[in-house]
Amino acid sequence: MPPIISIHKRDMPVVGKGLKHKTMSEAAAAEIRERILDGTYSPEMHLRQDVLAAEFGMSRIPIREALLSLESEGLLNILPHRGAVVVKLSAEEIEELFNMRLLLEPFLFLRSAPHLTSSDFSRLTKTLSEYSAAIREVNVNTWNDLNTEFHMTIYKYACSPRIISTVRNLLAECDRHTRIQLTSITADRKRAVREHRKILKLCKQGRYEEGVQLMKEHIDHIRVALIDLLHVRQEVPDASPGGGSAIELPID
Amino acid sequence: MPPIISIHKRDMPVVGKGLKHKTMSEAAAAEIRERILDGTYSPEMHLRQDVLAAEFGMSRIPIREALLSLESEGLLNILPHRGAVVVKLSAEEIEELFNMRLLLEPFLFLRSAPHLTSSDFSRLTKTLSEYSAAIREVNVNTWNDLNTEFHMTIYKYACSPRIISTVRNLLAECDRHTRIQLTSITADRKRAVREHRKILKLCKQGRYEEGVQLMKEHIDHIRVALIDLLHVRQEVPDASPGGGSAIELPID
DNA sequence: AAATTGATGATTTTATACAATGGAAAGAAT
DNA sequence: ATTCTTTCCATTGTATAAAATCATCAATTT
Repeated sequence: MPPIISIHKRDMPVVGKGLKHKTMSEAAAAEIRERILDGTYSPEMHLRQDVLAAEFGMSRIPIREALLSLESEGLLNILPHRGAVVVKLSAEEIEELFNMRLLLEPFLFLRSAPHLTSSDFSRLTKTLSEYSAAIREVNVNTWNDLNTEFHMTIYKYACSPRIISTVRNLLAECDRHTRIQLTSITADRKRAVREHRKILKLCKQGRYEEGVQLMKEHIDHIRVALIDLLHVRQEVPDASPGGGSAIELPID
Repeated sequence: MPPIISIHKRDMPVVGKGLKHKTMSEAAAAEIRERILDGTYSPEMHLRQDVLAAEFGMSRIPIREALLSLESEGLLNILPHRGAVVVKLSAEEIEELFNMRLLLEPFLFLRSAPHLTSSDFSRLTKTLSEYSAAIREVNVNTWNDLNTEFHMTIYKYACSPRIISTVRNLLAECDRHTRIQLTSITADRKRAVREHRKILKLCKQGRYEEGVQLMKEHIDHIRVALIDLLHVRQEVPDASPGGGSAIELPID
C-alpha cells in the first residue's frame, strides 16, 4: 500500500467554481476574505494581483474583481494604479463601527425578537453552548462565526435585509479587532458569554425592552474595552471634536 | 461664419480618464450611476456590458468593474452569468432605506451640528435657497444634489466617515423614489423646503435637540408620504410581521 | 549639496481573444 | 397537443497580451 497523503484545506486552498461559487472571482473573494479575517493578511499588507492569481491558479481579472468586492466590504483599500492594501482601522474608525452597530442592532432586535420560535431558541441555545466552549478554549477561529450566528438568528425576523447585511458586514470587520480584545482579557470573554446567555433568557421571557438594553450594553462593553486597549497601546490622546464618547445611550 | 454646433453633456457623454477619474472604470461607473439616478436606466432594466462598452468607447473589462462598483452601492444587482439589472425596490425595501436613515442621521446631526461655522451656515443658506428655487420650478435634476449637500454639510463634523458615506449612498438610492413623491405632491415639496429652513434656523440658534427632532420628522414625513403613494399604486396589503410602522420614534 | 529631469522596471489597467453559461428555439418522444 | 431533450446563440466570465501608470534610481543641472 502506498502511503496515504493527507491534504489539509488550509495547506492547499482549492479556489474555484463549484457548488459554493458560480464564478472564480467569488471563490477568490471568499478565500481572500477568510485570510483577512483570520489575520493571515495583516492590516496595511499589500496584496498583489499577480501573486494571488498565480497561487489560486487563475488569471488576474477575477482577482481584480474579487479585490473590488472586498473593497466594498471595507476590508481593503484599492489605490488606483497602486494596488490593494488590507485596511488598518484607527481606534476612531473601530469605534465608529461599534457606534454603527449600536445604532442599527437595537432596531433589528426589537423588530425581530418577538417573532422568534422555539426552533430558533433551540438553535440559539446550541450556538451559545458552542460559543461558550470556543471562548473557554480560546478557539479564536470560530468566535466570529458563532457570534455572528447568534446575532443574526435573533435578527432574522426584522424584515430589514439591507440593515441585516450591513450589520453582518460590520460584525466581520469588527472581528479582526474584537479578537485582540477577547484574546487579551479573560474577564471580557466570560462577560460576553454571560451577556449572550442573559439576552437569550430575556428573549425567551418576552422581556424585549430589557433584552435590547442589554444588547446595547453588551456591544458597548466591547467597544469601551477595545478602545481602551487600543489607546493603551497607541498612547495617543483623543482630541477629535466628536471623539471620546459613544452615542448618547439612555442607560436607565 | 459656419454655424456653431452646441455639444451638450448629456447628448454626447465623454466617458474617460482625466482630472476627474483615474481609471476608465471609475468614469464608466460615474456615468452609469448618473443614468440610474436620473431615471434614464429604469428599475429592472437590463444593462449589457457589450452595449455600454461600445457606447463609451472602451473594452468590457472596465465596464464589468464599474457594474461591480455600482452593485456595492445598491443600484444594481449582478446575477452571475446573466448580467446586471437596475435595482427595483419594493415599498418595503424603500421603507427600510428610510428606517436606516432615521437610525443614522440623528446620530450624525447631534455629533456635528454644534460644530458648524458661520461659513457653513452661509453655504447652507445658499444651498437652501437653490433648493427652494429648484422645488418651485420642479427642477428634478438638481433636487438630490442640493438635498444631499444640505444634509452632508450639516453632518460634516460628525467624525464618522463610514456612517456619512453610508448615508450619502442611502440618499442617492432614495432619490429615485423621492422624486416620484415630490413630483406628485405639491404640499410635500413645500413642506420639505420649510423643514430644511427650520432645521437650519434651529442649528443657528444652538437648539440641537429640537433640530434633531425635526430632522427625524422631516425624514419620516417623506417616508410616510412615499409609502402611502407606493401602496396606493400597488394596492397590496402589508402583511409582513415587521411592516406597517417605522421605528419607534419618541416624538415628544 | 540640493533640486530637477529622465530612464527603468514592477505592477496595474485595459484590449482582445477564447471559454463557459443559460435561455430560447427547434426537434424528438409520448 | 404536450412534454422532454438537444442544439444553438447571445452574453458573460476568464485568459493572454499590450498599454498605462507610478515609484525608484541614476544622471544632470543649479
